[in-house]
Amino acid sequence: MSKLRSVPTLDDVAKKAGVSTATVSRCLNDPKRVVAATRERVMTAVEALGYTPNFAARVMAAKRSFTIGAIIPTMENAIFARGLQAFQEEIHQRGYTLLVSSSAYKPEVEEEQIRTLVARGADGLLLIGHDREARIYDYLEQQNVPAMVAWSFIPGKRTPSIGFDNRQAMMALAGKVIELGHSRLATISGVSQGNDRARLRIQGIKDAMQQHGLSPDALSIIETPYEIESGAEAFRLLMAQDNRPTAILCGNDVLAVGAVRQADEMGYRVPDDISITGFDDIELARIVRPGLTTIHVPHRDMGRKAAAELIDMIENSSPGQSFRLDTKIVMRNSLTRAK
Amino acid sequence: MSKLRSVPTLDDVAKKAGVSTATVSRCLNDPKRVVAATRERVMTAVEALGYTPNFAARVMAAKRSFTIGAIIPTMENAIFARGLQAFQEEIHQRGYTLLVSSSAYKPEVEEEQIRTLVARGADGLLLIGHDREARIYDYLEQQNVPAMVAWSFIPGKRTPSIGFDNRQAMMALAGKVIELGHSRLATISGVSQGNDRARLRIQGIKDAMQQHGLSPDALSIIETPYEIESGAEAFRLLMAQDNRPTAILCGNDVLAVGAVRQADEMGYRVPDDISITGFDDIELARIVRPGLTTIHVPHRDMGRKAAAELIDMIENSSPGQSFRLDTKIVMRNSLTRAK
DNA sequence: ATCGTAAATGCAAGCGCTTACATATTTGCT
DNA sequence: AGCAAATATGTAAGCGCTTGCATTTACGAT
Repeated sequence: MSKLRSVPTLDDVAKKAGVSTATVSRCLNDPKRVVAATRERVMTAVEALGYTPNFAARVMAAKRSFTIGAIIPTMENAIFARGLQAFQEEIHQRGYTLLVSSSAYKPEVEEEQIRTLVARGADGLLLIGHDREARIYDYLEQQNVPAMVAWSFIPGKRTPSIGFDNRQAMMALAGKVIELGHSRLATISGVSQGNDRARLRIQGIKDAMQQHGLSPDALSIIETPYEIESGAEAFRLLMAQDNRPTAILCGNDVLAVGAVRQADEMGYRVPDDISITGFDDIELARIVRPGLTTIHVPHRDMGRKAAAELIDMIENSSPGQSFRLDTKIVMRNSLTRAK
Repeated sequence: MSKLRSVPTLDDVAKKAGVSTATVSRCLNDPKRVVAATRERVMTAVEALGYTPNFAARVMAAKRSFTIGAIIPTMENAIFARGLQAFQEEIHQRGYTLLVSSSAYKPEVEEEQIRTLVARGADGLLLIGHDREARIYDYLEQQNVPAMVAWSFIPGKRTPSIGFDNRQAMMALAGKVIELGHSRLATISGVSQGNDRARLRIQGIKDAMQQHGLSPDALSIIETPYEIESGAEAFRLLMAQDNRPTAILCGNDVLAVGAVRQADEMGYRVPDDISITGFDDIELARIVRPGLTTIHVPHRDMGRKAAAELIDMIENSSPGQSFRLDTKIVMRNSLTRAK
């Protein structure tokens, strides 16, 4: 069986080209260190044998993998897609490869993924949000692999972050909602346990209420997974309450879309009967009718910048720097003045 | 600096526990081969040192990585998300880890990703669709890593596949459209070059036309990337033609949503002025108004089955078996009888 | 007690690559 | 032409782990 023909190794190439393995290795990794004639001979052998370097061996010998890992909470919706895409483009340009896993918003899965990625030799990690066990940061430090947090900006943390101020962004939007005359507010939030972004967004709403003389305690809060269906369900719950809100600020666009759909189904007109807002400004927010008033996040910038900064940490053992990006409110048609 | 404290190795653990590295290794990989007392001692040392095995070393020594790679065309929309999720769940349960990369629908990127994943020691690969250079299949064979194709079902290919019959599914839908009285048909397709699924879907429409006595040549075809914006643009083009279609069959839901949105923008009512259909039945198809008439694909079944079959190939050197899953037309409100 | 067998552990040879360091070859000057 | 310096290549020592085989220990049966 041809199955028995084993995969060619550096040694095979070296023999075939009549040079040492060191030369072949140099040819592959730093071609200019080898004279043209030799190089050509080696490359021909590589071609002929269909040789591909064994990554594990390379990582082990070089203690460098040119791989960056990213653990995102979910791939099921587009929240992280755009930012990750930009991140990937940037690191690819700098010669790195991206490995992605998703944690399904489960801390224990995330931890496992982090360990997996590190064990696989990732040179650095992209993490979403700051909230996780200290143990994990200890581990990362011990293993000496730098990490960068995105989608959140909280300076002074152990790990640098590049993102936006979730609290302030939401506070601005809530402020606008209140200024439009809404006083019975509700929020459909993601699960805030272990999710600083969700928590800060809720806090932002409360702060805005406080600031405008409303009691923060009056805010109706429903926490639920970030899924369209959950958003719909939460909307149903909210409208079954005695004191129905006139505006619902959702923790993200996915939830908001669910709410909008459910409102439609239940015969409420958005925004005339009820205002609904989102967060993130993913494509979905433009597609749904009415278009979602939401908070635009500079996903691509964030991804790109996170990549640049992380690579700096990797290559220069830099401690890494945090950056705060600006968000802005984008008005579409799901929010209007209270009647 | 504590940075200098290097990462603990098997050796460190062995010394600390007063056993040989072999015993530690066995403790970690096959605990029952080691007597309880020893095991405990070893585990304590592992804890104390915060030891984590070095993956590269393990792969190299064991020639097995318990890793499966998947290369999907895009993560930007949900087309592959659900199936991949199911795939991931299944392999995780069987003790494997999933590594995902996306090729952005570019064959050369896909090839690179395949090589990367294989070099990284993937035990098997999940690929989308059959269309790719023979060279790649040669490589996979040479490297002795099994692959499974999903989202397409074409028996008798070099690589087994699990999916649905794209041609037949689209043919059924087109048949239904024609039966509703439409005769001026158009399609907004993905780029068919290097994409068997796209090509077969177009073919399915033509076959249905043929079968119903329409000339297949009369089908207006626009090929464009699978993006909402492209779908919108294609719609614009189609409606600028002399002989406007009364029904547009889109290559997938993303394209269809773009078309629906654009129709709305241009003042066409869907489906009264024009019928539009999708393919895939992703969440978006339910969200958009009017709801998209589309073809439901059993994403989760497909993912799960692909995983099971691929693992069988890996573990039993089985040649792998192909399976054909059924699709079904789901009627929503974007398709109606021609006037 | 003694011996045979089975269970537990240790020894040491790699896995395929990179990279100091040593050696050989070429180049540029005088 | 001759020599030092620069350049090109080779040698070989690991990187951290697994695993076949050898050795030791434990346990019953005689």
